[in-house]
Amino acid sequence: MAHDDAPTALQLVQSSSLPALVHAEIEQLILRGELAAGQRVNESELATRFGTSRGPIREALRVLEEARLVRSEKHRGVFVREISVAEADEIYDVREVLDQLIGERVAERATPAQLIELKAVVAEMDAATGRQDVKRYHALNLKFHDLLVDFAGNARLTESYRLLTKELLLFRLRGLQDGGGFAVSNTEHKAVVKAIASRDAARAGHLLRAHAAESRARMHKAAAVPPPS
Amino acid sequence: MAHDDAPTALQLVQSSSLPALVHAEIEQLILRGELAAGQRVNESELATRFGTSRGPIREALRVLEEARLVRSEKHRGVFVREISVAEADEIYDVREVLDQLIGERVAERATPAQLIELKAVVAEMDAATGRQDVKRYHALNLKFHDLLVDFAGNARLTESYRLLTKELLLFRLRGLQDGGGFAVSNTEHKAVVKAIASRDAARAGHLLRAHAAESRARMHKAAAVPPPS
DNA sequence: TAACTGTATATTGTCGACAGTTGACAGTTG
DNA sequence: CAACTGTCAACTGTCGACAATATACAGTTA
Repeated sequence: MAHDDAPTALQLVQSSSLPALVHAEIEQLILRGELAAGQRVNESELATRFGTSRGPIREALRVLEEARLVRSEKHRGVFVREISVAEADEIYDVREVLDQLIGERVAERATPAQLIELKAVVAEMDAATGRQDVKRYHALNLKFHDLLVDFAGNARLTESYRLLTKELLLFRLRGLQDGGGFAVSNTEHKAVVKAIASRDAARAGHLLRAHAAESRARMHKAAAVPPPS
Repeated sequence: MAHDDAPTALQLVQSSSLPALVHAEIEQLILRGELAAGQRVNESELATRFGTSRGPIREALRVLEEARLVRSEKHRGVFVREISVAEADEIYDVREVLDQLIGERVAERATPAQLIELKAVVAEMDAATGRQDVKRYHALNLKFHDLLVDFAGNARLTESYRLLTKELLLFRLRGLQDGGGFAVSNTEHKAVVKAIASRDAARAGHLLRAHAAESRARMHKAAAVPPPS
């Protein structure tokens, strides 16, 4: 991977606070669907599960709340957020413009090595498509977009983008992903990579934005709810 | 104001948790500069100040950390974040595309009443300019952009935008705001409002994005650091 | 005198306990 | 029998206390 270059044990001990570790752990539970959307999260249970007291758990939950992965009701507990089609639409509105920006920037700044990496992921996705390996395809798809935003070279953009995509994962977990084709998605990826390779920033931005729009359309198709005017 | 319509006492009691209130309070302290950028925040001190224990304070600080208003070092404390010109630049990259989206959406959706409200704020800014009332001008400027994003009618966009602008306030607090003209800024506002009134979404988006770019340029001028390539 | 080492203090990290609230269930009453 | 009320268990909200760590400072040594 391009980012998270192996942290030394020293850095790990210095940085890793209980709340931070717990936060990462719970986030994984949510994003992998082990904590179902809408489900209530029990503080004490998590505390015993991770072998800590409730303090660090609560701090982690507040962070997840700010990241919009959970919502909190006073005296009732925190719940894994559910996200409606309307909310997903709002997120896509923002994501589309960010994707356009990402496409432009990557086309301007990507190194040859990074281009090779992108092509490799796309090739792997083709392979996964051939094997009808949906799970693998999804993982690669996440990686592809993760690499792209990383290669855009703007840490703040990366942060904002990941926040949105994580929130969108809450929607995917409702089970209704892929309104049909996911082979067609990869042809879009290829077009994006091609535009990047030719350093056509405007085109890369346009294509990546269109790709996000298509992704949104697929969501609507799966949800059987037409997009708003 | 268009949003935060007077909450009833009931809603207030139900929603207000100690951590949430403390979070809002500390955020104000930071945004108003009473907690200077770079300064260390003392948990116990805040706890006695607000009459609580350290638990709720810590939860609030974790939220502020996720919102990037403070950073935390293990066993050393949390510090009000300082933000470099380079970081501000990254934020502006994102803010510009969001502003464009905001301009487009508002031009499409703004009601006549909302338009009147926008014009009123711009007029007030003119008055403040005449009185050389910089403080008032800044307050109105914040309100203007706050109204715009609100009128765009996308809650998630509002959330993302406010996060970015709050973070940018950390920069303003370094004292180097306004690289010269702030009267010129209001002429830009007027052009935006005019485009919105004529329902020219493309133009409104373009102008608002350009306005953000000008704001960034003013920042560079104040910081005496030229923008990156 | 300069560098180093050990100690003291302040502050953070974490825990266990208690108070307050919610939701469910049993009991009661018309 | 239905609706209401009181009780109880589970859980969250908050607190105070203790352990672990970092920093400042004094004392020591070359």
